[in-house]
Amino acid sequence: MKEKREQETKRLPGVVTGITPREETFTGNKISHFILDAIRQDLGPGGPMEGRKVHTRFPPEPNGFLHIGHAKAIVIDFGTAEILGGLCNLRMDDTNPVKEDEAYVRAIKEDIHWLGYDWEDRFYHASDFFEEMYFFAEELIEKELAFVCEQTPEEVRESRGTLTKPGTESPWRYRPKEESLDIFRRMRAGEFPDGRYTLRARIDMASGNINLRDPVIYRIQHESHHQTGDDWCIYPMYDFAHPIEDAMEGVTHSLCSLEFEDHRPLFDWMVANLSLPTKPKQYEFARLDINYTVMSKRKLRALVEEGLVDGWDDPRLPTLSALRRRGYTPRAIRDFCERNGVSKVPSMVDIKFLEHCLREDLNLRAPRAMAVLDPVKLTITNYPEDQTETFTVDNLPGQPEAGRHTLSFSRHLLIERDDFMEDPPGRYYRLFPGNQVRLRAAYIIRCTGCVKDEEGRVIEVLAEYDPETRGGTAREGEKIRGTLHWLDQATAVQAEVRLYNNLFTVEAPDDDERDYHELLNPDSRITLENAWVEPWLQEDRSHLGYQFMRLGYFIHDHKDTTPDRLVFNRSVKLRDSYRPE
RNA sequence: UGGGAUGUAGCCAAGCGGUAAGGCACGGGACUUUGACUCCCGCAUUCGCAGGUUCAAAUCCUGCCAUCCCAGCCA
Repeated sequence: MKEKREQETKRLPGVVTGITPREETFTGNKISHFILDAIRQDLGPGGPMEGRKVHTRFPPEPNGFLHIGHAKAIVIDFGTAEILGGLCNLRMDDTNPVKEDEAYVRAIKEDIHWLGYDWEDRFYHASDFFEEMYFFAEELIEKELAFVCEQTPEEVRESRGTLTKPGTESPWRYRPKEESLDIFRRMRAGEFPDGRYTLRARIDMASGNINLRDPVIYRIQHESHHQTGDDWCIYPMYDFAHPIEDAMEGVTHSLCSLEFEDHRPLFDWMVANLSLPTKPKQYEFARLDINYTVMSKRKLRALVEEGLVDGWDDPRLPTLSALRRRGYTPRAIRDFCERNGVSKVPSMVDIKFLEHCLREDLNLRAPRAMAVLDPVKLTITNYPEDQTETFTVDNLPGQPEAGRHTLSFSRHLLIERDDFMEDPPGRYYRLFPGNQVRLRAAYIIRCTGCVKDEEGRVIEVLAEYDPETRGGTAREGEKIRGTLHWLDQATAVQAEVRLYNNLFTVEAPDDDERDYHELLNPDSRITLENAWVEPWLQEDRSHLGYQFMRLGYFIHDHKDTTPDRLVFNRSVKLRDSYRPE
C-alpha cells in the first residue's frame, strides 16, 4: 500500500524541484492569476526583489487535520514555486503550545506528500526561531516601538475601543525602554505568572484597523512546547512571529487567505521596523469552500467527537485523509484546485466539480470490473446445469496492455435487482419479459419471466441465451440497446459496499441558522452487506480503485478490508442520463 | 463618514478602452458490448445599480446598493 502510494507520488508530474518552471497544469490548463502576476513584477526588472527566485511556504498550525481547503493553499504555495521555478518550505506555525500536537505534524506531512509535493530539506518550525524572535523583540523595545504592559486581558479589551470608536492608550505605553527591557528579560526568565505582563507593539490606538491598536506580541505561558519543551515560558504572537519566520527562512512571498488582509499593515510594519535579513511580501487569496459540507476545524472536530462520523478519515469528510480513503486521487484534487483558479472573491464551489475531476482522472486509469450491489438471481434456463465457460476481457477496454482478466459464466448468475422490471416504463431497455439484453462480454439473452415469493417479491429472473452471440456480439443487423453487468454465482465473492452521499442536506450548512445536527443527511452513508464482486478483486489492490461498470468508481477500504472480508467504498458515481418516463 | 475587501450565467472564472474566453452544472443530438466515455449543438444583447467621460466602457470617473472580514494574551 505504502509503496504504491509512493509510486503514484513519483509518477505525478510536478513534484517540486525548484528548477523547471511550469506554466500549465498537468492537465494542460494555463495557469495565470493575480498573485503570479504580482510576484513576477516583484521579482522582475525594477521590482523590489529584482533578481531573486520566488520562495514561498505552507505554514499550517499543527492543531488538526488538513482538508481540501488546505489543499488549495498547498497547491498555491507549492504550485507558485513550481510554476516560477522557485522553492517552497513546509513550516509548522507552532507559536501557541496549548493548541498544538506532534501527532498532527505527522499527519500533515503525510497528506502533503500524498498530494505529490516535497519540501526537500526545508522543513521548519516557527519555534526554530524563538531565539531570533526574542532578539527582535528586544530590538523593538530599544527602538521604543514596544513596551511591557500590565493591563489585564479585560482592560486590554476595554481600552481597545470598538469598531467605530478609537481605543485609549495603556498607562504603560510610555514606560521607559530600560524598564521594559528589564521586565521583558525577567518575563523570559520565568519570574512572573501567566498573564502578569505582555509585550505590546506601540503603533496607533486610534487606527481604524484594530490590529494596529498596540497589539500584544508576546504573552507569558508556562506551558511545555512540543518542540522546545520547557525552554520558554513566553511565546510570540502570530503577527509578530510570522514575518520573522518568513524572513529567516528566506521566503519572498507570504501567501495567505483573505482574513489576513487586515493584518498586512502589521506585517509590513514588522518588516519595516525589524532588521530582518530579507523583506517578504504578503498577498491574500480567497479560501476554498465547497457546498454540502463543512470546512471549519471546529465543526469537523465536533462531527468526529460526537461520533456523527467515524473519525477524521471517515470518507464522508472533506479532510485529505478521508478523501484518500474514499478513493480520491492526488491528481484529481490538484486538478480541482488549479482549475478553480485563484481570486479574491469569496466563493462556494459546487461539489459536482470535484466529482467531475475525480471521474476525469479515473476514467482514464481505473481498471474495470463487474460488481452486483443489490443482487437477484438470473437463471439461463437453456444453459446446461453443469457447464461453465470463461471469457477474457481487458482491464481497460481497448487497452489490452493495461492487463486482462477472465470472467466465468454458467447457468446461475447474479444481476442487479433494478435491471429487471416486470412492467417497465418506456425507454427502459433492461430485462423485462420478452426483451433482449446483452450480458456484457458473454451472451445476448431474452427474458422469459420471473419467479416470485409469497409476498410477490421477485426472487429469480428467467432468461434464455442465444449461443450464437458468444462474447456478446449481436446477430447481423440486430441492435441490442441494453448491456448489463453480471456475475457467475459460483465464483462471485461477497463484499460489503459503502455508498456515500453528501454529508449535509443543505448547500451551506455553515451559514444555516439551524443547528447542524438537523442538517445532516441521514443517507450520507448506505452500507450494503450483500454485494458481490469478481473474484480477482480479492487479491488485487489497485491504488486507483476500480470502475464497477455502470455503477461508479470504488476502492478497497484500506482500514476495514481483511483477508476474509472485502469492504469497498464508492468514491463517486458514474454520470447517469437515464430518466424513467 | 470605523477600517479592509469583493460584486461578470445556477457554480467557479478569463477579461486591464475596441464590442463578453474556458470549465462545472443543465438541456438537446450522434456514437456506444458501461444509459459511462467521446463528439456535436444550445446556454449573459450584457458584466451589482444609476449617472458621467469617450467615436467606443465589464474595463476610466462619480454616487449608491449588496455581501464578506476585523474588537483573542488564537492562527
